[in-house]
Order: sequence, then structure tokens, then C-alpha cells
Amino acid sequence: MPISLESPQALKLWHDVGLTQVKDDEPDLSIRQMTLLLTIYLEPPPHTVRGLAAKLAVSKPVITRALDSMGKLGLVSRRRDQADLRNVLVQRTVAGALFLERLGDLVSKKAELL
Amino acid sequence: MPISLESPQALKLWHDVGLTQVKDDEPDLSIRQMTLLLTIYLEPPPHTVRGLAAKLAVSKPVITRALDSMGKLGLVSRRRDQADLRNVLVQRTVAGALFLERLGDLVSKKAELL
DNA sequence: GGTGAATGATACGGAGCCGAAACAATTTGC
DNA sequence: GCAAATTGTTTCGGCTCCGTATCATTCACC
Repeated sequence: MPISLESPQALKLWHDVGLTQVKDDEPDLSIRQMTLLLTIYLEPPPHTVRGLAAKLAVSKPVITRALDSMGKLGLVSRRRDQADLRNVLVQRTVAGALFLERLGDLVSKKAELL
Repeated sequence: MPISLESPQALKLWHDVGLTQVKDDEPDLSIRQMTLLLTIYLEPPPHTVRGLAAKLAVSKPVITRALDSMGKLGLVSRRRDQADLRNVLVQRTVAGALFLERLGDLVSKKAELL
């Protein structure tokens, strides 16, 4: 079912969500980090560094570094692929799932208040 | 009229919009910058540095520097308040309006494709 | 088994943003 | 008039991220 969200409403939604994130003093993820995190959680695994770099059209070091920083926050984890030790499989974590659940609820709530 | 946007749909919307922005090689605005820009365009003027800092719950230098960088991009402009020369009035620009119009259309379109 | 390809991580110099403090300009209040 | 308050900017050191190039490890193939 398509969602009807007119352009001005969309901007207000973006503003309201952004304002909540900015006012929370939790460290914000950058757009790249957020998009990477959402890709990992919304698209079917397995996720490799190279695959994620291709999907986001960025270089591999960008993915490596984003995984480093988000790994420190506990939002993702890495595991070597035992079938091909060159690969790194990016895995979800409980903390990451909770983080995105809160984000989804926030967006949903702000949309409801439009 | 409230928009019904369930949490999983909201996450997919965030992902789709973010992915479009990441893949465009236009320089992304940070969340703070984006929220500031939306505040300037969605809330009624006048906008001062101090007022914007209070609204976003950030320090004044954050606003000054964000106005510097977005000013370079032509998205906002500054003018001295002739009634009180200590104040700076933040003003909208055509480029800024177009930028947000494109953003609103993008979000709206991605919502429609959900 | 040895060479070349593939994968991910690292090194390096540079950009940009941050928070806290100090600063210049202007206004207010006495 | 002048001290104190207000407003916005700048400075400082520090941190994070970036893009490119290079590196270490592993696999594929003959």
C-alpha cells in the first residue's frame, strides 16, 4: 500500500525527526553510517565489505571505518567467513536492532503527529 | 490528517532516502545542518543565531559555523538587523528553497514507492 | 606449488566539525 | 557617559572522517 506523503509534510517530518535526534545528546550517526546500518538490517545477509561498498557506491575504506566506529558502539559486529577467509561477514547485534527499532518508532510517531 | 507510517515502513523510507543521498555525490549536509536548514525554512522568521541555537539546543558557534558552510553553498544568507545591530537575521535563498523542494519531492516519492 | 587476482585493513595528508573560552561590537540601565 | 549585559564571531586544540595508495592475507588456477 503506497503511503501518501505530500512534499511539505515530508519536510516537516524530516525536520521533526532531525530535531529530536539533534536534541538528544546521543552521538548522531552520519548519513553514510545510518544508511549503512539500515542496509545491513533491512537487506538479506550475507553482507561483505565489498558488497556494502558497491551497494552504497563508496570506497571500501569508508565501509571499514564505518564498521569500526559502529562496532565500537555495539551496533554491528564482524566475523570471518569460514568458507572464504578473505571475506568479512557483517552481522547484526541486539543493540543495533534496538537502535533501529527506536528510530522506526520515532519516525512513525512523528508521522502520526503530522 | 495523520499519516499512518508503521515502524518498518519508516525504516525502509529512511534507508531509501539515505541511499539516494549517499549515492548522489553532492556533499551531504550533516544532521545538524539539515535540521537547521529545515528550521529556517519551515518556522516563521525572524531567525537569529541565538534563537536557532536555543531551538536546536546547541551552542552558538555551532550555528555560526553551520551558517558559514551553508552560506558558501548558497542555501542561506545573513543580514544585520538594522533595529539592533547585534542581531543577525538569517534569510532564505532561492537555492535553499529549491534544495528543500527537491528533498521533499524525494521523500514523497520514496514514500509512494513503499 | 607458485603466480596473479581478490578481499579487507592500514598509512598518510587533508577537510570539516566540535566544545570551551576569549573576543569585538552593540545595547541597556543607571 | 559608562559599566554591565547581550549578541555573534573567532580562536584553540582535538577528534572524526575522507580519498588515494599501499599492504597483508587468502584464494584460484594452471
